[in-house]
Amino acid sequence: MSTESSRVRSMNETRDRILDVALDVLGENPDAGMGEIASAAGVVRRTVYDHFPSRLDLVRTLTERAVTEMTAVLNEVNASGAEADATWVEFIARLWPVAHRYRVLLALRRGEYGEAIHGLLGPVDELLADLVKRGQDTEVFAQHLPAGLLGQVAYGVVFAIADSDLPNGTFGARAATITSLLMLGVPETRAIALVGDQP
Amino acid sequence: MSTESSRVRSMNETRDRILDVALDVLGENPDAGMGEIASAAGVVRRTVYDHFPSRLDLVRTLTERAVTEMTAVLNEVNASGAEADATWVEFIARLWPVAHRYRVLLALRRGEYGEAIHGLLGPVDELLADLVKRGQDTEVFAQHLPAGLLGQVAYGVVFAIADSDLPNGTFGARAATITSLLMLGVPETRAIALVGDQP
DNA sequence: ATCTCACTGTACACCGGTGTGCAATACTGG
DNA sequence: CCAGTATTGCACACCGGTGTACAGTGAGAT
Repeated sequence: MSTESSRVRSMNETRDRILDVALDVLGENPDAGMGEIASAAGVVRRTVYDHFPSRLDLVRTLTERAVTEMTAVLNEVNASGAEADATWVEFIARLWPVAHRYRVLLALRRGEYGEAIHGLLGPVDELLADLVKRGQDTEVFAQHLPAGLLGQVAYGVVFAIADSDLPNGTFGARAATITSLLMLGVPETRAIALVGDQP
Repeated sequence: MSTESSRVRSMNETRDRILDVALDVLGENPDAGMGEIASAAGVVRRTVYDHFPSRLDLVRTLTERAVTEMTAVLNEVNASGAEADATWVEFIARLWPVAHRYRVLLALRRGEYGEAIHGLLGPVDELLADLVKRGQDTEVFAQHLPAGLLGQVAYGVVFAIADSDLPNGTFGARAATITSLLMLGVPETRAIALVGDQP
């Protein structure tokens, strides 16, 4: 199956490079134009349009990537059968690099492509709500908010912290994990114990 | 000093109406243009420019309004001398309507006017950080994050919940208060007790 | 050696929003 | 009634970003 001629390979390489670079550039400035993305990818603007007929196609592809990676993580951690709070910790730990890479989606969710992105993010929201629901049913998560909204806000916070440029390293991940646990209703001692295990 | 002729009064009225309407329209769609704002205010686009020479002026004025109202609230609740967590509850209760009105600033903070808004919001951030710091020093708030960042994230959550259109009524305010208390490290029982007093 | 095709370079049309100019109009105070 | 002025209803220029057209170039495929 690996019968890819060097031509199509290099074509896929530029395509991937454009995607990667687009994530960086848009991460810096969500309003960056196709021109900026193109030059950052070492390519001319016209070429970007050869791979992605419209700006929306680019964003959509990026979002699909994110959804794929996130659902993968969510499914894996959900399969472990651990308690909901421990699962959450594992989830954030593994989600963190992804969330940081795709932090731009948080900003892009508003305005223009918001609807498209929101639609694609549906599956993630569902899996997330399921996890929170499970936590609420087993009394490890608070019930002051409906599961769906609580999940949204909690991982919204994770993204927000991933976005806010604080002294990075594992610090941000730790902060995001503890904060989200707290707002999920996990007692502080328990939260610290949970993240203490795997810093 | 109340020597304002009916002419300048009606002029101020349109000016204020434009501001009020702009808050609504931008609240619905942060990318709304001057045209939309104008027609929503029952006025022609050109007139808006007579009152606000540029779009930035409009946004700036809006932000200044918000800052004024917010610092007023913050100063008042801070003067009560109550515990930091009780103060926070009072703060959110009184901030809630304001936060909901000015929710658009959350979105506007990114992109284009972000810098200007951020600058104007400085005083609010300081007062907020002071309050959180006080809570941390008196051991009622958690210390897993520096006061400044913790305050940002906490009231970011309040704005986020104010933004998310959930079955409104006092429900949203209650949810926002409890959630922010939780993430500030206040135990769930205490949090519920605090908001139980003044629902 | 020639062909193919990804990529280049430059030009263009289009769009929506911003901000300005100016004559015409309506409304208010003297 | 007249003067002043807030508002109107166009006009326009400008800008930046999007998406397209098309001829040209260079490197890998045959």
